[in-house]
Amino acid sequence: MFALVDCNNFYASCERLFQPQLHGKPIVVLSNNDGCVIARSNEAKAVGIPMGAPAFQYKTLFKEKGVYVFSANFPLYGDLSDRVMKILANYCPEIEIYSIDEAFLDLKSLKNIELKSYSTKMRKSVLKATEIPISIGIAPTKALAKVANRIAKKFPNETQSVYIIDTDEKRTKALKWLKVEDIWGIGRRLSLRLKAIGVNTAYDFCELNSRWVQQNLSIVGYRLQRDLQGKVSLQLDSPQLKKNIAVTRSFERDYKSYEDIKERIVTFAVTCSERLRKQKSCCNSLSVFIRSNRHKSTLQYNNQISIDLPFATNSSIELAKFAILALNRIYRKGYDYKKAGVIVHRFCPEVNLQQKLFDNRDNRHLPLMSVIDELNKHYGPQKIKLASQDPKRQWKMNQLKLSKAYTTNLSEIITTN
DNA sequence: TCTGGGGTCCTAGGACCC
DNA sequence: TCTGGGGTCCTAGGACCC
Repeated sequence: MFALVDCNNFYASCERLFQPQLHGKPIVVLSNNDGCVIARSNEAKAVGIPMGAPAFQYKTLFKEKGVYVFSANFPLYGDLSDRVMKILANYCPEIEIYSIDEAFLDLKSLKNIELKSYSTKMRKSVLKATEIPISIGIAPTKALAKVANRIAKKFPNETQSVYIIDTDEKRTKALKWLKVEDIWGIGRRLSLRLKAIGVNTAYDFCELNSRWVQQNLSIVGYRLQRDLQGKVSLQLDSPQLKKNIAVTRSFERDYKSYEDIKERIVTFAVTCSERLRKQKSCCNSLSVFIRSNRHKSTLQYNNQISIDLPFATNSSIELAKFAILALNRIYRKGYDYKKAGVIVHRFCPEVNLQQKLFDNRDNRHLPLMSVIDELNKHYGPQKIKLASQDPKRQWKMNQLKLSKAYTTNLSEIITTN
């Protein structure tokens, strides 16, 4: 059996943790620059705030309904996620951390346990240690565990937030209940195509001819169908090194000048190289994109360029240099730029880099970079910068409602009187 | 005024090899 | 009239996830 554990309204629950007076109150968490709603408590869902709602359009509703608004505080969420995952791993060592708030457990190594009481115990442990409420779905396959989890979440009173699909009757009932667009792995496009041929529920999807599914939805759809039929086709994934790293941001205002954009691009490239070094990879190519403000009626310009690097590297200095070269080839004067990003691809391990016959610049900065990484780890992110990340230039994300980094910054730790 | 930021996998088709 | 038979690698684009 597999379990899917999912934290309820995770970011909202994290914010509530240090402000217990907000229990039962509507809470929303906003994206970077306080742009859109990216998480809602149940109470916020109930007053009709949709996912992705632009904050400025909902200001009056927030006020009317007494909604508590928070800027995204990712250090806090990341730390609480780690704590939740550690507790889960204590209960079941075979764990796949699927996202910041979800994990699959492969229960096959647990012998002689009663699933319902074991899960309930696990749920109570997490709640006691972190105050994060979780829902647990258990079934013979991953896709069915997803379905079971959805039921646990939808009917917390009837299920006590733990639901197990362990008979064929339960499976059939669940699949007939689940709408096709709510199947894990069936998105907007596919659900439209499926509905057009009369497939409205997960049950209908399972009944489709499997050859048709493979021909039309590829091997991905075929595996999914089998998994939903109760035949294990999706296994627990082990953690892998990243294959791409992207650092992209919307700006807090429109940027016009080349210098401003260049500074941001350099900073994005530096962050990419830090993440590369963290997983001990070098990259062989890099892309840069810039976009004008698509919400304005002004003249639009979007462009992107990929360049191959002459040697694999994870040096901040080299990657910043190449990112600027790439930017220079696509930057055009006269537009209002709103968003940009740097993406690195084609990784290889940091050790045993391919030597070049004539050009031995490969990773000569590595010792320097490890010193910088150490210093930044100790004194705070980006304390040591490149000169091209102009230290006088002050850009700041709009984060008017940021809560404290209660669990990761000693100077922001909670105090009592 | 103000509209997020990351990822993965698969396939078709082109370019190339012997 | 007749025109070989295999392969691999890479990339763009499409689909999905949180």
